[in-house]
Amino acid sequence: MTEPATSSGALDALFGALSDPTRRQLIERLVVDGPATASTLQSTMPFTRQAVIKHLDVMELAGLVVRDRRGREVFFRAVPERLATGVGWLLDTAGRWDQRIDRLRARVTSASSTSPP
Amino acid sequence: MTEPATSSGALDALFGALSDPTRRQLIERLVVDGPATASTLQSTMPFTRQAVIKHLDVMELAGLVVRDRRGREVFFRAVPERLATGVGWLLDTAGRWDQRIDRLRARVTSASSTSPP
DNA sequence: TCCTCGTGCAACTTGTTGGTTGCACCACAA
DNA sequence: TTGTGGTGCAACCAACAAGTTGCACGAGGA
Repeated sequence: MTEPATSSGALDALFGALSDPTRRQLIERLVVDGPATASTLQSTMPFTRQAVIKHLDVMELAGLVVRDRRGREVFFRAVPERLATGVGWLLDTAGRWDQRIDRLRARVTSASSTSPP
Repeated sequence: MTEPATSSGALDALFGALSDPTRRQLIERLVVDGPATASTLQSTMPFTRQAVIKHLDVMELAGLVVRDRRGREVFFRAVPERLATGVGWLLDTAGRWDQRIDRLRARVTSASSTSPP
């Protein structure tokens, strides 16, 4: 249920979705102001509704957003938990850097060899 | 010095760089094994040296990697501090979600209105 | 009922990305 | 001096991304 979903494809989709400023703007808006329809979102940005929907599609694929039909309207809701997936990878990678530093430090204190970081 | 560099363009470059599995593999490799040349990196993956260099270029633009000339060879070194830029945005955005939850909670406890998250 | 508003689908254009090949250049060792 | 291994640069290609327009459909309100 609370699986990290840190598969390669999931990370591709997540980081890819976050790499566009319009999409980051959209998700910030959804996080701050709550669910909204594509038409509503479109009215506040310089693009067509279709363009906005395409961005929302990308974010839905990445799991950052969820569709919620209410009558004839479709509300998009942010899923901020998904952001944790990205934090996970970033911290993990940075963590390996720390490990490497530790390994180097151990080697330096024990003996000596020429291989600076 | 320790500026977050969280401008829109920087985030575009950062998340864009991380959205490709080959690039994530490259940076993990650089973080774990230390600096390496493009030729060395290429020998362990199914692409041309030129393709690897293009990926490294993208990461250099994003600030994730740095060139280091040593003789006639060019070593690429990971800059894991840059990953913090991404963590920053992610946590900030997730944080606003918490603020929104708090605001909703406050509104619910004080009065009552129909606007579910 | 009719009409309107929001949605859904498809085709098309333009620019970017990920990858290739080919060749020139330069530093260093024999 | 000559040869060799690593870089740098440019042209090219296929696939994808971002955005557009146009139109059809379906649910609700007057």
